[in-house]
Amino acid sequence: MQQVASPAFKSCSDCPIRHRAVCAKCDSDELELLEDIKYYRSFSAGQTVMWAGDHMDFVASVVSGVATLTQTMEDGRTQMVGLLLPSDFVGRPGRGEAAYTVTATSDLVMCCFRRKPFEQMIGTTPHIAHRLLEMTLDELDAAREWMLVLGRKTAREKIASLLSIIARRDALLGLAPPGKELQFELPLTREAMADYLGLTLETVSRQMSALKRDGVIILAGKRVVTVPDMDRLMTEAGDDSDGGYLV
Amino acid sequence: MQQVASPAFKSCSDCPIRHRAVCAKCDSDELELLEDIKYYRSFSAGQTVMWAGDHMDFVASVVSGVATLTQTMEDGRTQMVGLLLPSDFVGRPGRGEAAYTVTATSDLVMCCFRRKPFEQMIGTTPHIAHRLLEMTLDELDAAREWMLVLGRKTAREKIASLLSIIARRDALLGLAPPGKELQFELPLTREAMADYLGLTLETVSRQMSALKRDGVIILAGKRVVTVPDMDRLMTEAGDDSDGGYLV
DNA sequence: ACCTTTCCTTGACACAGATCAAAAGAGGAG
DNA sequence: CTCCTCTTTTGATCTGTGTCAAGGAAAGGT
Repeated sequence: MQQVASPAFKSCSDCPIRHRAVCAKCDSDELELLEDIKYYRSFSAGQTVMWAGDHMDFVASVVSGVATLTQTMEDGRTQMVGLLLPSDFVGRPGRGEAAYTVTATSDLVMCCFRRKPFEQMIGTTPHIAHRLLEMTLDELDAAREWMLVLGRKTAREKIASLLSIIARRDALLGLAPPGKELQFELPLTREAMADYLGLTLETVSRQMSALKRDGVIILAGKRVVTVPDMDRLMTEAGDDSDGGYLV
Repeated sequence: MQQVASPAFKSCSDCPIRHRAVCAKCDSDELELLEDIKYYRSFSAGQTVMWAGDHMDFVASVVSGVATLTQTMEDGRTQMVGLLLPSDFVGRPGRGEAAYTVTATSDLVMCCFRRKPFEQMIGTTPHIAHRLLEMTLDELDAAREWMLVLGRKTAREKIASLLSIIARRDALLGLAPPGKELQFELPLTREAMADYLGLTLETVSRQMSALKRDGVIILAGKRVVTVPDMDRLMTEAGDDSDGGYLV
């Protein structure tokens, strides 16, 4: 559990156990070990990184860009089950087959680690296993929070929930804004938002318009969102507390 | 990763890293270590084990009975986010506060481990961390599978999905039945089913009746379900493959 | 046996969100 | 600039599930 004085963001961004923007647990020995087994892959917006069921001989970490994890039924109904933002981890040690389809929704860079040696490292480097456990537990919490959204919230609340998640996540990654006002770019199309929320894209569009009309958000173009009052947005989302950072 | 020749079910049922009925990884040394920090608690059906936000100084494993993990909004809307069957694990190392409300839906016995010493054990006993990681990843998969159910399936498909999960889980824990016919007792009230499925209890009741009328299931009383044809049930659930064991 | 409580079923009706349809913007390629 | 495509918005209508309401069935206490 040793802590590096001031971990350089650059090196930390390569580390598979990095999470939530800054990892305080990297040390150079591990980074060297990882050096041997890692490589980068780039994808352009819209490209599919892998299909559910594909053979997968690596695990990876998002360096930049946004990707989605989706599940699809035979008849085409699609549900997004995870949103991968920079620092998020994909893949499961011990599993050689992708369980979900991974798609880049913006230009994407991933840092990949060959699976077998990575699995060995987990065995030999206890705190990597520990860190992975922590990350997985966070994702589990996020998934469960999302179950409440999917199962019990109205369309308007769903949209507000998604916006507040992205806003908070962006605020964490970038700099916290000076006032209460927050601005960010939506990394998702209306269709992708619908797939995340269990809605149709028409309903997403209507509710976005409604939130805009009611002054909860301000739209510049279709993708740039300004939130004048974060508390208001969270109220719209039906969130009581400020708990539950997400995905 | 040493393997005990033939682990006795009795001792294994006390092990926190037991999962899916049989854990092949226990060895007696660890069980002795655990001996010091464990104790049992019993709850009767309907009792609340802990409320979201409660202080929690233990983690635990379900020995017998069924419990649910639920999240509630201020206005009372409730969503179940996890179903705890025997061998499932509750609690998160490193977190002193319960994130969800845990309720016993049948008489319940839990094997509890004091949190602090348990956390130390994770640090000193690598394969417990590894086992916990595996279990957490399984739960994450289950949660994501459930997101598809909540977000995209119809009421009828939701009911069929829940029934097939319970049926499969029961078949794994008990003996696999000789033929294709499967029988089990529903461990949930209609209301609990509704909370799991993001429906109302009336809709659950109507769809149960519809499935019964259509011969997909046979009801003996209100809680005992017989599935004459498991494949048929899975088709009703909209599941293509037989993949995705659950919760 | 009777009462009370809890759980479940069924019906009538309302409404949120889906579906179908059309058109307006916003880039890119030539 | 113009055409083409992709994304988004908006409108009209339909439908699955929620809501409200009443009654039945099973279990437990006295």
